[in-house]
Amino acid sequence: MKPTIFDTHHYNYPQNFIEMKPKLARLKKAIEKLEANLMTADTDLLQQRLADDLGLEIDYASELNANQLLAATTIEGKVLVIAGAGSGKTKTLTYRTSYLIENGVSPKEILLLTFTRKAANEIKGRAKTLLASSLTGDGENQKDSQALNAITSGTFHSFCILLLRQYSGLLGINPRFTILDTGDSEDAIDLINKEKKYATNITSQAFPRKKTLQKIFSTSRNRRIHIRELIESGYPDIATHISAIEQLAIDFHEYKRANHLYDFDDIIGQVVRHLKTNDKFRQLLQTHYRYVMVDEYQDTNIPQKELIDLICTPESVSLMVVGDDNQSIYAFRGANYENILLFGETYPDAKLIKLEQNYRSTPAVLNYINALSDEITLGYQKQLYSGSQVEGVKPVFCRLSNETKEAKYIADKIIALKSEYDYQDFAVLCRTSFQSNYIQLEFMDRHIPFIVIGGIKFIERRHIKDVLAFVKILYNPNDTISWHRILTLFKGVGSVTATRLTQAITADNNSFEPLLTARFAKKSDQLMPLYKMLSQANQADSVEKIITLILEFYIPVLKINEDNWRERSEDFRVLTNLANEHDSLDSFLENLALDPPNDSVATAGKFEQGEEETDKLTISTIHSAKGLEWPVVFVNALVDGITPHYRSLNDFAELEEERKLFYVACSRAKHRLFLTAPDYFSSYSGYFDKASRFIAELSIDKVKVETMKQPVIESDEPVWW
DNA sequence: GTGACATACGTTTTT
DNA sequence: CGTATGTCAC
Repeated sequence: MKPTIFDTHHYNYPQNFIEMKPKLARLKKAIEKLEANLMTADTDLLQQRLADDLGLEIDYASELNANQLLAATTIEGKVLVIAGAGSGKTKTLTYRTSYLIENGVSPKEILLLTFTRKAANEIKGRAKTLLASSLTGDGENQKDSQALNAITSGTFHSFCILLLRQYSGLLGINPRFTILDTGDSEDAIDLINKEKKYATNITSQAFPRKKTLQKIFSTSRNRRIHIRELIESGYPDIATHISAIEQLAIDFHEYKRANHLYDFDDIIGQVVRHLKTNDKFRQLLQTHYRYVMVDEYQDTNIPQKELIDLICTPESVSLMVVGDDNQSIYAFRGANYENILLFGETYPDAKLIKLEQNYRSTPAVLNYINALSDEITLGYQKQLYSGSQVEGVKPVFCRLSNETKEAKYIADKIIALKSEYDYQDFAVLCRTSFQSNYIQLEFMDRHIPFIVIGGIKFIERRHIKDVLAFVKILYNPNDTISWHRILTLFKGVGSVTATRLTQAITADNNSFEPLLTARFAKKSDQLMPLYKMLSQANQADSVEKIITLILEFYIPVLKINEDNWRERSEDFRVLTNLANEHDSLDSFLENLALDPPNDSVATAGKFEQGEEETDKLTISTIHSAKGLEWPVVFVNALVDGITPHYRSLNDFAELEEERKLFYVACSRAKHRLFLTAPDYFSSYSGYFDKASRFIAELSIDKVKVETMKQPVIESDEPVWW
């Protein structure tokens, strides 16, 4: 073993791995069990398999490598595919989909679950093109290509919404429900809390904020931990409020049920509940969906795994889950990385297939990310390899005296490499979004055009939420959260009046008449116009018309409440455009909740008057960069305390996730990988001045260390310092 | 219902 | 340390 780049003994590693030993042992056992069922690409068997299939028009054997082919053509049983970074995962799922169709599987029997709509559409779209282009003489595949529209593909959430609407009769629920996003849930919690006044009796400890409460409720459900336990272990300073919080959770749940409101957790949670309790429903789905595929399995949470298991239990259902245990980076959102590791325990007969050939990175980069992979404590064995003979350039690490210097260094490298690459070939990946502040400043100075991914979401802006609240009550007049939001916009109406008025509306069978009664109308002269607008909108025949009516009413209100109303109004264009694309309120609302426009992009690059720059560099958080790739990647802020984040330093599992996060960042690079760290980072959270342990841990030959004294990329000898 | 004051919370975010 | 949000007095 060669020496590491820096001493590692001054890093404190979390001690709690000792408590985790039994758990780790169980996971290890499950992994080993499944490893024993590893399928290897026995060429004869594959040839046989392809020869047996009659009338295949796509030449699978020449389009896919041996293991991809194995995965695409293994269509029965339960299979886990470990797909390393850049190993052609999407391609494999695409070919498998068309292979199923070509083998006579009815598209209706296929269920494809992903985490983003983009991924679902990509796989389905590519499979369609594939089938259409393989058309030979008889036109058989043209038909298949069209038939692909009948496969059920989408995100877990969109699939569950579909089920809740489609089977509302069987399940005894109202199909006209609205979806609460995280902010809406917080508002609902707040409203209930104020109404019921749980907090009044104890004053020694402050009652938690709505944001914290929402987080606790969501985590409790996704991780299946009781609220009491969760608070005792993670939120000790609100312990005196445990019973009040438990009651609040119950009331919140009841409130949603009574008003046909579903938050993101309910959407999946309710389907799981129905699957468990309603035999007919479960059997219906089990016979309907015979071929199930799940993408990004490492990111599933407990309810999502249950959903899959409830549908896939019988022998007759084929299940293929695809993922990479090295890339599970969403545990903070409830993802359970154990799901992928325990697959062999859940399905004792499961088979394992590994995709390890990498089509993205040069051998030099692969060598580095394989070394990172080896540092990950637990997981399936894997070693990525490249088909390329060209070694490429070793990743470079450079430490700069401060964050400004770090930004300058990155800008210098970009300018130096600009002759070989376009701006769009570069990405700067950051652990947290504000780690890009200095970078952005520097790029603006140097006139480097860039686009920032992440930040405040379009959908979360106050004025957008306001307008959507109008739409929501038109669709679901029971949406008391939206009523409350709208009514409190007006001067003279506070939460008390809003609550009473909302109650009056509900009591009056959701008619708008109470707005006109003297009792409320005297509070604000806006209520009458509101009544008129809503009545008109109820008659409107298009989503676009409804939005127009709402805006005519709302913009004057916005003028009163906000100084920058003109600026904010710009955002409404996005909303009207979107309205154009939908012919019903529910598809409009559902789309906004599940696939919000990603318009939060702060851009710089309009240096030429009037002309929009199209060649832009990307600045992104590492999380948002997952699944993407660039020829040249910079990962900055590699200081212990930022990457890994200081809040993860004391917990084994969290630190492992940070490690995987760094792995995700580095594995985005195709040709060049630059790793940078300032000498120190200081904020309210602390003072950090050690290089990231993820850099330090590796043996010295893995990375080229550059110093400002020897800023030559070409030097072969690593520099000690 | 509103405003002034006090203090909890702060990464990452496919839905 | 800054700021969003909870609390309490008018």
